[in-house]
Amino acid sequence: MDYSLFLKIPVFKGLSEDEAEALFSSIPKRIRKIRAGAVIALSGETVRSLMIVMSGLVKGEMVDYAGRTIKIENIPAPGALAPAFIFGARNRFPVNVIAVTDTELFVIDKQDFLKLLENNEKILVNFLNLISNRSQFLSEKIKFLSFKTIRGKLAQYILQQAGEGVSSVRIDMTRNDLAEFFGVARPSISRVLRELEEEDYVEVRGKDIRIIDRKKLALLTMD
Amino acid sequence: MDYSLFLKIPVFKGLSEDEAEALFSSIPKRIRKIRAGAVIALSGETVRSLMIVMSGLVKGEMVDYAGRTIKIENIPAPGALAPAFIFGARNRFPVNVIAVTDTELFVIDKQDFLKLLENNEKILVNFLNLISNRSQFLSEKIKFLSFKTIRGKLAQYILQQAGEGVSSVRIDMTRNDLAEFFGVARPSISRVLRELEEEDYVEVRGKDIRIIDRKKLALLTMD
DNA sequence: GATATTTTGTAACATTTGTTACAAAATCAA
DNA sequence: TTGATTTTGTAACAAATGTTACAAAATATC
Repeated sequence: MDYSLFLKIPVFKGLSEDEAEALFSSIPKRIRKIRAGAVIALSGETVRSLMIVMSGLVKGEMVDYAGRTIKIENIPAPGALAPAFIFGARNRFPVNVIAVTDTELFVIDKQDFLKLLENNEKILVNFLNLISNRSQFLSEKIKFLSFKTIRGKLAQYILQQAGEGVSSVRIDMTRNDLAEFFGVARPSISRVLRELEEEDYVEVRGKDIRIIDRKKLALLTMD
Repeated sequence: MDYSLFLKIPVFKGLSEDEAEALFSSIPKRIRKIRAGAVIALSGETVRSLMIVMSGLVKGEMVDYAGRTIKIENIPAPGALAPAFIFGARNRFPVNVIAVTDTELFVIDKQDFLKLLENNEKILVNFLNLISNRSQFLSEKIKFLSFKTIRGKLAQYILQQAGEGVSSVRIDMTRNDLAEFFGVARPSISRVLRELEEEDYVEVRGKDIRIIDRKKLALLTMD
């Protein structure tokens, strides 16, 4: 078997071919091939294995009580599916997982994966990093969602996109995408952006936003 | 040394005294005693060790641009400090950590702790569960923050707490806690709960909420 | 370039939520 | 119990955001 592809996967990064050979040969694992559009896992289903997208694209989406779906996130190759839900008390898929394109999944059952973690420090550290990064990302996102006003969200978003010394940002999303990302109505984004411009926080030129008064803008993130 | 206290700590739960003795004797560790009010770690500081509150109470708080502090969470004994920030790419304290009361911290450096994880499956699984639970909690929180209306959040929360066949829920939080959890104002919670009662979704008796019309309530989570 | 499609801005109005303040109720402590 | 403290409900009002509808602008398609 050719392990070169596995070594590109974040969890197995840094392993030598020989190490991989030695480790994997004794561990049950399999490849699942999924057709575009097919359901990989349903929300609420227990997570019993580590699943990694080897090729293709997968999306997670929530379904509300009315049957409407809300896209939550995309997982392109080579990414792990819900790694933070393999362990823990409520280890169930938080969303429906669906293949967007034809997809190959690499699957190791939880117990077998645990063996890998115990037998190889690199894999252990990789995995700890992976799920820790996830936590850190979620913490960040919560910080973002916690801003109560649209001004606050926009200010935070613009400042974050711009970084330290940069005074101009290009927003690649449409206003509608931005509105969805913030969970607000589209006209509200337009209105608040106009207000921010009228009050000399920024200059808005379509998708380009130039920061006029950085300190003033930063004050908005206090709300 | 007496290890009985350690065995109460979530990360070390399930170990026998003998195991603990054998494991810990070879691993550098220390106890830090902190006075009430003293700073344990500053936001942005790199997390270099696993720290566990053995006794006392610790709080995390954010400081905004105006210098105002916002309490984020309390960590009573026996709890770990920012376990999800030991590993990962941005392994820095997300908040200031301050001792509320006189506190004893049990400290193991990251590298030494890694050794423990490798040498003992129970500790490994405990830790994986710990940080996975953290992720799961955050995911849950994000789900709530994503509901736009307070009605939606409350409906989701009540239905979730109740589970399948249960029609009555006891909310152990105060209204204020609930409001903070949802990121809304406290009187708004009261108002919306009253409206839900007036419109015969639920019956509210202080901290007890009885679901009157489950289907109707579920429809609210669609907003 | 002409035409269709998508994106965007905007206004008027409705709705939701926040803010502030205060009193009643519940809980806690002595 | 009694008094202090915390929690809760509520009202009046302010502020923010959503909704709807429509036209202008930008972009894509042919």
